[in-house]
Order: sequence, then C-alpha cells, then structure tokens
Amino acid sequence: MAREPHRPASPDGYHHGDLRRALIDSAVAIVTKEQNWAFSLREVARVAGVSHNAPYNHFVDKRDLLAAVAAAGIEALRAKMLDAISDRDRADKALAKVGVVYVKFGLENPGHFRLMFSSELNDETGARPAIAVNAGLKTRELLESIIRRGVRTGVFSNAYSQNEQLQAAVLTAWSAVHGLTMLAINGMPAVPRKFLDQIADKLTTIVCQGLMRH
Amino acid sequence: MAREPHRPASPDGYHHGDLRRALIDSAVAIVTKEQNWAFSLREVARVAGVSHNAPYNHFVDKRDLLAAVAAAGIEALRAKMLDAISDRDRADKALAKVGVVYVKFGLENPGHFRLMFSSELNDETGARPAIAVNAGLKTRELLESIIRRGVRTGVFSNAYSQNEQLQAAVLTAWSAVHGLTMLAINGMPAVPRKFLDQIADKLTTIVCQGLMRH
DNA sequence: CCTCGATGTTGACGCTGTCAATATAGCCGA
DNA sequence: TCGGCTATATTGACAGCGTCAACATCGAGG
Repeated sequence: MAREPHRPASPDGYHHGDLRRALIDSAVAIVTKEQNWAFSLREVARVAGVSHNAPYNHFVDKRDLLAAVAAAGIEALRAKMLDAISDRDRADKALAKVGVVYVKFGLENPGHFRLMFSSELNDETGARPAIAVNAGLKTRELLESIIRRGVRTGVFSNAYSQNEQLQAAVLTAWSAVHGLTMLAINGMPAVPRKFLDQIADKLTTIVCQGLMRH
Repeated sequence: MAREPHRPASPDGYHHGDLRRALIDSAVAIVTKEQNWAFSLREVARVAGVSHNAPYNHFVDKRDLLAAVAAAGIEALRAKMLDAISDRDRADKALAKVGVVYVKFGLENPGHFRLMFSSELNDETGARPAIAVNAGLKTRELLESIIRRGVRTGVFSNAYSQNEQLQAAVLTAWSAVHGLTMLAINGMPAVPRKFLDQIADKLTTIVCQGLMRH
C-alpha cells in the first residue's frame, strides 16, 4: 500500500504524520477559495480534521501559520516568474515579463497576494517572520540577476553594477508593479480592468526605459 | 459658555451630541497610536465613553466605522499634497512633490495609510464603501489636474490630453509611489530607510521622464 | 404637555485565540 | 519484550469579540 507523501506515520490514527504541512495546505485552500484570511485557526483545524488546539503543536500562534501560508505564496509567485523567462530574453524584455506575471498572479490570487505582503505578519516590533523574509530574499535575487544580466549585456546602465544602485533599481521596479497590483486588486483607486493591461505595459515600459543606457 | 463644536446637545447627559464624529476621532487616535486597526469596536466605544453598543446607532458595523476612518485619512493626505504644490511649480516638479508627500505620509502613519487602501473595507462583493471611494476620487482629480497642466504648459506629452491616456498616466504615477510606500512600511521586501529617499527620487524621476515630451 | 423617534444602555449569544491539564502512541534503551 | 519518555494529540476553560434584541431616556414638534 502506497503511503501518502505527507503522512509518513499512522495515517488514520491518533497522530497525524505531517500535520504542519496539512494545516498549511488547508489554510492555502481556504485563502484561495475565500480570497481573504478572515478564517479562524479553528476552522483550519476543522478542515484538516483535527482538534482546535492541535495546530499549537506546530505553530506558536495564528500569525505563525499565516506566515507559512504567505511564504508558500511567495515561493509560488517566484516559481511562476522564473518559468516565464529565459536567458535568451533580452534583459529588459525579461524584466517586463516578470512584471506581467507579478500583476497577473495578484489579480488571480488577490487574497493570497495580500497576505504575502501584509503587515499582519509582522510582530509587535514590526519585524517580519523569518520564513517570509527568506522567501522574499529569493525573489529579490531573481530580479537582481535579471538586472545584472542587463548590465552585462549592455542593455541597462552600467551604474547598476554597483550594489547600492542595483538594490535601488530592484526596488524601483518592484515598487512599480507592486503598487499597480495592489491598487487594482483593492480597488482604491478603481483600476478599470480593461485598461489594466495598457497601464501595466506603460508602467513596465517606463521603468525599463529608466534603467536602460541613455 | 461656549459650546463644544461637535457636542451641540446636552454635553454630559444621556445623549452625546455628535457621537459619530467622536467615535471616528477616537478610532483615528487609536490607529495613530497603535499603527494598526486591531482594536475592537468595544474599545473605541470605551475611549469615547459610551456603551459597547452605542456605535451601532451611527455605523452599521465595524467596517463602516473603519471606512470613515479611512476616508478621513485619504482626505488628510490629499490636503497635504495640495499644500505641497503651487501653480507656479513646473508640472513635473509638482508631480514629484506630491509623490514625496505621499511616501512621507505613509511612513509617518503606516497604520492609517494601510487602512486607507485595505481590502478589509470592501464588502463581500469586493465593492468599496462610498465614503472611501469619494475621498479617493478627489485625490485622483488632484493628480489629473497636475498632469493636465503639464500637458497645457508643454511639459508632458500631448497624448495625455485624451482622457483614457490621462487616466493611465494618473494610475501609473500613483502605482509607482504607492508600491514603494507599501513595500517600505510593510518591510516586504526590506527597504533600507537610508536608501529610501534615493529610491523615491529615482522612481519619481523615472515616472516624470516617462510622461514628458520626448 | 405629551408622545414619538432618535439615541442611548444592558444583557445575551456564539465564536474566537489561547492556556492548562490530560490522553495517546510510537521510539529507544534495558 | 517491555517500560517509560517525548512528541503530538484531545478536552475543557476563559476572557474578549461583533452583533442582536429588548429596554431606557431624552428632546423636538404637534
């Protein structure tokens, strides 16, 4: 009898096997369905088929679970961005492509997307959970590598070979698409859906031009 | 004896006078102090000195109160943006100035800023409360007027005399500064505070250049 | 002056996040 | 083989929440 991938221990017994993974999966499913994280920790436990306190063996509190859900989303988005590009793309084209993927992801998974960047994950000092920070760092590295390649191939300005300038460029590009995505999915201000592609185009074009050699 | 501006009726009696305003003010005070809206409706009532159910005479639910708090913030931000510019500024300079004010407001009032754009205000259909929408429209008009002036004075491209293009330009500019502000105050990804001004500069410059005549 | 509607209060409900105490089960050493 | 240790689960309790319903109070207008 084949064993379920994430339930290596007694599948139907008292102990679950990999409840941590199961809870994250259940929470992701709820976020995807409801497009928000108004659900209760108890509901997640219910969906996973365990008692209302079982999650506390794997997460210190609700925020800790939400952080894991957010990290999963950040990873998923990075994977999509990575899939969308190729080393054969010119760097500015690649940057535009990941921008489009970013906006698309946000529009298709607004709840998950909001959670990924929500300040509700931060602790009382404003610090972000490590699991989310680490996932975010890998995304930043992806953008860095595109811009670095653009510098190397003479598409982007040489200024971005210096690290500080490179970070500024990454955050500039990230800010632009992030802002558009947020405004669009939250509706403040209203972003007419039929103009969205046009605006996304304009925005990515402007940013790429701003990074290019003059 | 001078009467309090917002308590026209019996100041110490059973009825409050302008409890609606008082509740909004209390909620704004809590948001400003805590930099989040995790507070309970009951706490707002406590601060305002009324029973836990009194708010329901003025707001249909907690979200309705939060929407009023958000609208107050949107208005406050618009006032600051308006204060920062003058008709004597060249349009691109004016646009950069309001961008700076926008980012600054977000950094100084992260809790209030997040609430202003939060999807938690939206109802189950995703529609945003009218009070917040209207406040947002006035902000959009402010940006529109700057860009229109830029077209008139030959600073920005003539393309933006057409309304659809104008809206795209407004949302492009808004997206860019909004994204930067959000990333910075939420820390995802981390935006080093000492580079923030530099990044804000870069971003506003790039956007303005993108809107200018070639 | 008296009533009636607007605006307040009190009390109740089910649900929540979290804590404490207890139960179960699989592993590891004797 | 067994016995207990530890990780992991359960049940029960608590205060606080948003909201509803019933009732109290006031002040404006007939």
